[in-house]
Amino acid sequence: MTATPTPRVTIKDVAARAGVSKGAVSLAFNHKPGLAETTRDRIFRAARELGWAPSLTARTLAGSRVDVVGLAVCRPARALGLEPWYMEFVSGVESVLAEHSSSLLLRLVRNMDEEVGVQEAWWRARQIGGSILVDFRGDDPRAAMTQRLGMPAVAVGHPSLTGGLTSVWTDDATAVTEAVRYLAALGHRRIARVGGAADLGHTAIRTAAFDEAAGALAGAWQVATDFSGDAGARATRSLLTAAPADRPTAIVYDNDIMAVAGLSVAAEMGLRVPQDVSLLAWDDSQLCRLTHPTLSAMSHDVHGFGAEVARTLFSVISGGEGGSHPVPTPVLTPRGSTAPPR
Amino acid sequence: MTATPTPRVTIKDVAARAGVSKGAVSLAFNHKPGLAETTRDRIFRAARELGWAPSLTARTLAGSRVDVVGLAVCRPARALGLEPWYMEFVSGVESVLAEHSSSLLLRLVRNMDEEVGVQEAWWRARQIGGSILVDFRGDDPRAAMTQRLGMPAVAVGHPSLTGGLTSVWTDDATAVTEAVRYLAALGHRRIARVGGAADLGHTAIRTAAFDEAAGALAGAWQVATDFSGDAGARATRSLLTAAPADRPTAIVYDNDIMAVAGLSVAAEMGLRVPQDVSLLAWDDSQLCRLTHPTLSAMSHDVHGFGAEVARTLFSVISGGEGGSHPVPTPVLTPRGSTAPPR
DNA sequence: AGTGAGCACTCAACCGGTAAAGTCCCAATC
DNA sequence: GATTGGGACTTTACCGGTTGAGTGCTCACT
Repeated sequence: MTATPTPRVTIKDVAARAGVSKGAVSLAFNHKPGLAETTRDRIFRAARELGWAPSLTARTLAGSRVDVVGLAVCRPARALGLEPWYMEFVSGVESVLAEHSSSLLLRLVRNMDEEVGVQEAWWRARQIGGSILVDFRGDDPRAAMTQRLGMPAVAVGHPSLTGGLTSVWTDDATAVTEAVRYLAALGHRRIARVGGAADLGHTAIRTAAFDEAAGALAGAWQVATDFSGDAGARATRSLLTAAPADRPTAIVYDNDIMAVAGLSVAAEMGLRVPQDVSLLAWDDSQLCRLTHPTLSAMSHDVHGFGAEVARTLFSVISGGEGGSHPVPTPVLTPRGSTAPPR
Repeated sequence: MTATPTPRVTIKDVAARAGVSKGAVSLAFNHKPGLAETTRDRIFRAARELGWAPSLTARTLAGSRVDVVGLAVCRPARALGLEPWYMEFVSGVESVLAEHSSSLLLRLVRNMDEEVGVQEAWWRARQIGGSILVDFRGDDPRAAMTQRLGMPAVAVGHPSLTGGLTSVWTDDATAVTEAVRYLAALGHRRIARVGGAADLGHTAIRTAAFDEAAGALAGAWQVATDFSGDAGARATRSLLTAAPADRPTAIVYDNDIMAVAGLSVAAEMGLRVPQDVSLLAWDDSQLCRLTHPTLSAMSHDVHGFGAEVARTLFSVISGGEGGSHPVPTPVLTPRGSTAPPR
């Protein structure tokens, strides 16, 4: 199994075999007019026999059109692996990319500087035709970068965060409000929220919405985490160690994995869910149906969200409108982890 | 935000600005000898001022060296999102790719035919310099494909599955044996295994190893699933509905998520873990520490595994040895979900 | 002074395609 | 019979780099 000396087939070989010029082959493979049906067939047959497909590299160089889309993800790897959101999002993105026979260039980065560096390098090196930007934070440098480079991009996040970029977003504020209202309607008066990373824009939005919605209650707590299960467990533990009269009777989590962790902390502390404390997860991946009790959750279609992002990116790449694309607000899906307080 | 008319900077602009030929710029950027220090500096300064980086596309076309690595994953998206293994694996792969300033081209496919198609298209279109092949099954077409195309590739899986391809693998058979021995040593005599997808090669290896190791016990069960939590839950439920004397006292799972699902099924059925039934997870992602009780697991370094795969691929791409690369066997990490049977 | 060796570059061909302009041939039109 | 008009290709000029074969020039050596 040494290095392969396979002489790669090129357009020239196909042209020779079909007895035409390479221009003709190019016409055939781009479905352009100006070729007789019989010639076209001959060309395709030759290509098939030689196992040739046009080199995307050469095609890109000539046509200056790149059909690869970039995605740099900036979260600690250990949190990522457990965050069902990402894979579902990616699978949604890919379902649309596949239709355009594009591919996803993925990179896990450690911080914003690295992400900006990666995006810029990708674009400069003409590796990507556009990029998907996720996890916006306050004072995010990526809108400026995108503008400066003239790179097509779609931002995942509320327009107020994404500095004028074309964006696709879910209405987190409304969803948080709905979550709080639901718990309040069940009779809860002391509600806590275990939020995500504080520097993330959508966390800030949810935090503000929670403040607003829970302001009138007898008790409201918010804790910031890094989205990891560990952090969710710690936060839950500290919320539930207070005296029964001083602790929350319901906790809202910013993702599923923290809710799962919270559930086991409750068990560990001898508290019954939902009798002693109600838990509400966020995203509603399959995980929520695998626990005992099952987890009530704010539920949305992450796969569809990814698909919408990809569609929007293609439209931006081809010079389309851009603008702001809200997708449906997460809806409450009650299951076994929420009930009226005792 | 219309289409960007930004005239892209090319090597010619840099050459002009530095007052040299484009050949000189190329020499400088490839750190080749034959340039005065001062000229080199001038070139780099000019490039920096113009914000230029060599086009990977053009470079690839000229040099016929591609620094993108392909990975097509063939699992249902809903199972994938919950499978921490993949993201951790990818993050390990990327840690090595980053050192070589390569990137990962990712694609989720629905079946083997599609994967073969994607890999072949990638290679033919010169989009990738090599590929990582995962989830081998019996009679896998990918070894033949790789050979036929002359594409550098590294297979993740036991050499017996990967048809002569360079492979990186964990010794699942030994690990399964160790798991069974451990449970037997605790006193368990009726042990079940909730396995992964039956058509996957490594599932078959584990199944055979379990048969061998558990053959002498009073009771041994094996169930195949699709790795999803749902399937894990169903399998557990059916194992545990038998009369107490006829049901397993310990269950080994093929991944973490099914073990989590099993845990909640036990709870739902009123069985205590580990007193009534011991559970043993596989992979040992963070998830195992987030449950109550925590899950004992067969533990291994998936990140490091991914890194080793990437290193091996680079070596194959540059004409290196290939061969078979075992990585350390998973080790048993006892936690709260295993104990002697009552 | 003549020669050869090195160094520091430049030049031009090439990688594998695309796309605009050009060529050739035949049928229809005046 | 000359003109026009297409259809069906071919030619040629890029795209943005790399690379090997030149080209001056300076300097050491005989």
